[in-house]
Amino acid sequence: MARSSELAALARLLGDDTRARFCLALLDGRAWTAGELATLAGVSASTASEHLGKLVAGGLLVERRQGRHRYVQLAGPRVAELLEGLVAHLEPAPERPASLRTSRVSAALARGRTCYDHLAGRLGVAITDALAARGLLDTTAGFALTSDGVDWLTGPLGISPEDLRSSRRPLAKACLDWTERRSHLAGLAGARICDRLLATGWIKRIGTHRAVTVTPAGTEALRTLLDLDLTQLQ
Amino acid sequence: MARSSELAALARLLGDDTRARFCLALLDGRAWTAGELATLAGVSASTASEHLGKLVAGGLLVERRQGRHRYVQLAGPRVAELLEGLVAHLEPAPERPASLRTSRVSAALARGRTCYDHLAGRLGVAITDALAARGLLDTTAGFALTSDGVDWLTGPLGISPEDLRSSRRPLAKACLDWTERRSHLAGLAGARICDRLLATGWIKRIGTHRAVTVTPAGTEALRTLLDLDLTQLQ
DNA sequence: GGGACTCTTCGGTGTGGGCCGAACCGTCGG
DNA sequence: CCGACGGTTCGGCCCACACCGAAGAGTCCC
Repeated sequence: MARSSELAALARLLGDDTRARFCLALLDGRAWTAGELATLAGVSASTASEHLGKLVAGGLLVERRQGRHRYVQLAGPRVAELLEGLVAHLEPAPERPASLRTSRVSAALARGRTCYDHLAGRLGVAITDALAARGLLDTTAGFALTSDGVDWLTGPLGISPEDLRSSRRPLAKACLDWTERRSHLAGLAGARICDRLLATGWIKRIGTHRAVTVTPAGTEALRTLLDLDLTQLQ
Repeated sequence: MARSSELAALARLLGDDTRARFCLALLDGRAWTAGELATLAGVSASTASEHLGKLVAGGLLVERRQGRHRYVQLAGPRVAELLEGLVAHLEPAPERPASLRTSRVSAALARGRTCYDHLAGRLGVAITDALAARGLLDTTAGFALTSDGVDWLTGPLGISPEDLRSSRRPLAKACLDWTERRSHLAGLAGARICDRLLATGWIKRIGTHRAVTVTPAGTEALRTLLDLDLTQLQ
């Protein structure tokens, strides 16, 4: 009984159009200022401030005051997973082909994007498939990195082994993609791969949002490292 | 933008105390009548009827009219996972010991319960641990049944192999437990194990809710099959 | 110090929606 | 055919809350 009211309170945080817009924007994993979010959602600064207060109090967001700015960010990977889990319920028509399902404005997002801290979209799925095809990732029942997979991350990809150790966070996790309706690699390994690809300049962000694109150097590198042909992705 | 309003609409379905109560009750996976839910939540029949209309229209519940009764049920395992995912966010205090965290009224639930269609609570975690200890389940990175695990399910446990084939549903999945704060086995395999243990009479439901208890025969069988000592569970 | 800027606080307004009771409709059983 | 019962529909009430503008607090820069 007590639990149901807590559940309702949590859901109510996301049950408002403006707050939902904030949270979806914040799914890019970066920090936004209160003013940016107000403009994005089309509400006044005072309204945005009240909403952010509720989201922070509810534990979905964390804030950092810096000068006259209030930066907010998702409180952690679990919040991001929660949001993507909810978003995954919003595409109840798996019948139509992907080319029709994705509108032109979101075409770049469908090609490749960050999902909180890992890669999603066709790029995320393609990398996941390539890892599975080379025996680096076991997707038969749940997602699990093979020992070859761990070696590949720390060897050719150049992730340091200590970056793959975490107290609590699972190494590999499946995250359901709402444009592809397929699982892609999340968890600590997914986040580190995304970090690494951004750091090497193999992928880069488009504009200020979640969309990412693969650079020519990245296309070549992924072909060498993963036998991955990304030419049809664009 | 369009997506955010859909997200808000979905969250709003769960953002009401009464509807949240309904959904948590329905997490036992069984069908309830409208009147039962109204009594449970302490609202009038007319109010309950309106809430159920919204939950069904929103795709969270499915209904079956039978005589003068309206039976409702969660629309599927994905809805159940969504709910448990939200509930998992409600225990943000992992510091206190479990014995203090669980109130007396929910002690039976903490011992063992069904989580939609699989087992949770200390029982669910104990079985998951036992499977892992015997090499039947790989929990190192994500959850994955080993081939020994599949053999054990279809052999000693007596699940027919075709019951373990599904078009879409993953065989093994990790489900986070809100009393134990540990993962336990969900997915198709988790559901079949629960079915089987109920069918053999090794576990049985307590009253009309989600709590289950292990019978003496079940205690003995699980000791034999899994080296699992359940005497301290009660 | 003064002006520009970001954000917060506080009244006040309007509306969405949760709730109930009363009336009504179907179903079941005698 | 009638009463009991489960569920639905409708009208009305009322509260929660999203929203804004105005005023104010804090920060930055000239």
